[in-house]
Amino acid sequence: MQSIPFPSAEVTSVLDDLRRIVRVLRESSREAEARLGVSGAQLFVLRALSGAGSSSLNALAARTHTHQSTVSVVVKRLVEHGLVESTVSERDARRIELQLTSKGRGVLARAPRAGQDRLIDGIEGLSRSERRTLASALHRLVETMGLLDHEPEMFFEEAEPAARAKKKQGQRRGTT
Amino acid sequence: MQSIPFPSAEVTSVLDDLRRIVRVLRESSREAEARLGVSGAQLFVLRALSGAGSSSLNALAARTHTHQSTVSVVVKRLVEHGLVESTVSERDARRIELQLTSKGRGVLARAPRAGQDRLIDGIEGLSRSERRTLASALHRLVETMGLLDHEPEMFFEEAEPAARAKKKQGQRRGTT
DNA sequence: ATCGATTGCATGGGGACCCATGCAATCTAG
DNA sequence: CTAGATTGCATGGGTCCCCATGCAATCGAT
Repeated sequence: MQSIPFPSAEVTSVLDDLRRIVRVLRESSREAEARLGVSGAQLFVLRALSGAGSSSLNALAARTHTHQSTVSVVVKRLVEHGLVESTVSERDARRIELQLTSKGRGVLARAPRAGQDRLIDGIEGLSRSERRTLASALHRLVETMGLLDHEPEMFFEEAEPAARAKKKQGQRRGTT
Repeated sequence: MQSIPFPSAEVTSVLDDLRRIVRVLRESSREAEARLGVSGAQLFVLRALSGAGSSSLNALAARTHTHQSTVSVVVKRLVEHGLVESTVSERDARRIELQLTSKGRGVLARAPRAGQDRLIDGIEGLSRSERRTLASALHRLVETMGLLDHEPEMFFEEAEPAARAKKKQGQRRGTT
């Protein structure tokens, strides 16, 4: 009948579920935007920033697992809206130091989690064992897909300039 | 320390893993595009079309779980590239009938699965039990999130015009 | 037959993402 | 000290996705 080697039912199921989830994330992003004036991505960045005192753009990109250029744009908006303050670093003029403004902190407070809300609630709505199962199963998948080398990040607060300059040249992002 | 009610470790883990997966999907989309000239989304639509003889735009949108306007654009590109043929329906002039061209069929054949490749491979790379675990855990999540009412779709081939017009008015997409 | 709903698509607007580049500031050799 | 390699960001280009609209065709009811 169909010319395509059909993936197993589970595969399709997983794919579909992922699709739905992504979709919801998008939806709640809009919702957040309507409610607070900031999109999900912006909130996400804001959040990442809140735990870091001040960080550079690249650091932020790493923490959020998104591309530098993307974060750049998001941050630009946040700055325009006065939620984040960006100052050129003293010790390195090409680097910027990002920091939440009180206004930004306020927004974050008013929207503790917004964005991934439903997802988070959903996850937390599972029984503890289900949750663990999901987490590990998903992680196994990510592992199988070889995505772990993309590192967990968010460990080195990286406050210091270059200094340590660990010259791992394999650090490139795209596999290209 | 942190002003934010921190989600449990598992939650963050799941969120992070999802992020990575989505990212890979995006990546392979680009890859597909570079290799075949068609993006992941386009391939996805092509695929959906391949199992349906011919379908209208809305039907396609439903099958792919994406918005009509999105599909409209994607299809436009496919048509421009000669992979899909669009003809105005005889019985209803505002509806269009989409159909794969032989060229489109060819592309599909040369890229049986491309796009979700890595993800699919990843899922299939899991042991049978792991896979089942993942599928059900994820599904439980989706269920908990109340996303199931968004229906599985892709069951009614819906070849006939309006005719059956099942008037389920709860069918709206956005929750707005 | 006619006027007001309803469809079915197309478009414009906006956000998120990524890649490739451009550019300035730094670092590193010589 | 100076030229070349390397950062750190910003921009432009392109795709995807959604929403709100606009417009034409169809349906419905009077």
